[in-house]
Amino acid sequence: MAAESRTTHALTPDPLTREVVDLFGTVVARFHEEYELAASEHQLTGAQARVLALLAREPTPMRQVARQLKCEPSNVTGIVDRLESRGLVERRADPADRRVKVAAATEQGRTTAAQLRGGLDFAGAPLAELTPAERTLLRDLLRRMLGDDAVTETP
Amino acid sequence: MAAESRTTHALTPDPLTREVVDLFGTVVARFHEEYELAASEHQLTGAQARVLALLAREPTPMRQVARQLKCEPSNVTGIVDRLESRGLVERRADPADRRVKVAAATEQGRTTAAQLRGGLDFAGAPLAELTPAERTLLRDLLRRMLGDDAVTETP
DNA sequence: TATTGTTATACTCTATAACTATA
DNA sequence: TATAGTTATAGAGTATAACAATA
Repeated sequence: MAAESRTTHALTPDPLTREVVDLFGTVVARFHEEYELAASEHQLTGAQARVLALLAREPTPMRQVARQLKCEPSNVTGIVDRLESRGLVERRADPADRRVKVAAATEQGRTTAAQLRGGLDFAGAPLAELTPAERTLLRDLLRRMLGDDAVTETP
Repeated sequence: MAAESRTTHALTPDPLTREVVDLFGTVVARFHEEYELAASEHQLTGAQARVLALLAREPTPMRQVARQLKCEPSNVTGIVDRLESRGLVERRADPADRRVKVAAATEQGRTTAAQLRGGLDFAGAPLAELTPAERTLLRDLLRRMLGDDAVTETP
């Protein structure tokens, strides 16, 4: 590692690093576009789709939803309200702690979540450009880049 | 409805593709976190930071800003209003067409944009895990994945 | 006393539609 | 007529602070 790394690399990254960051910026932009589009096809906002996807995997207390969304708990109330009013999600009591409300996807909610995931064309379009060998390479690079927690995050 | 139809790859992508998509999902989440954090350190919202970064590169008519942000032109009015009220951006007349207003970063705006970019630690942290050779590999894979327009988009 | 979820409030972003001033 | 930018409006996400119920 270079002696001046920590403070310097951010202000004057080498051209290669900078290009990779820019490419990731493009990936991020496209991913978001696709996600919002897929969500809107189900009359959902991006935030609603994210919460629904999360709850379709596993019923989760409100507070924990907020933590996973990295937002304030008060926001989750409204998002779950809207999902609940459409029958996609329900609030359940937690027998162990009566303060807790566990948000859970309904049957209809799980169906919608599955369709939403299927509608994400991101998997098909850009990755189709790569051969399986290249995809494996890409996967390994991303894994190393993100560290072990990235693998664990996979639903 | 029993979902047995395999008309699209999207419903049952192979595990490799699915994992890569999930990894990109993690990249997207991290990128966004970092971006919002860097923006908030300058008392900017994400949208304001994006517009400022855009205008720091090149003065741009309002309508074109909207196109690049992929949002309605009416939204840009408010975002530029807020940036302008803080002296980071200014509106200029276009001599060629008096309907057009060209938004441009001020000197202070360009400074802030540069700091903002420098504050994006995304370049440093995850990519530091990779060797230069691996970064080159990653760059080439991303380029192929995104197509030629991704290269052109690079500022 | 501390924690969970909610409410109340204020701000920003967003799309839609109507308006103005130019072209 | 068509276009660029704005205004007006309404809905959604967001953080902050204060609150009730429960621990």
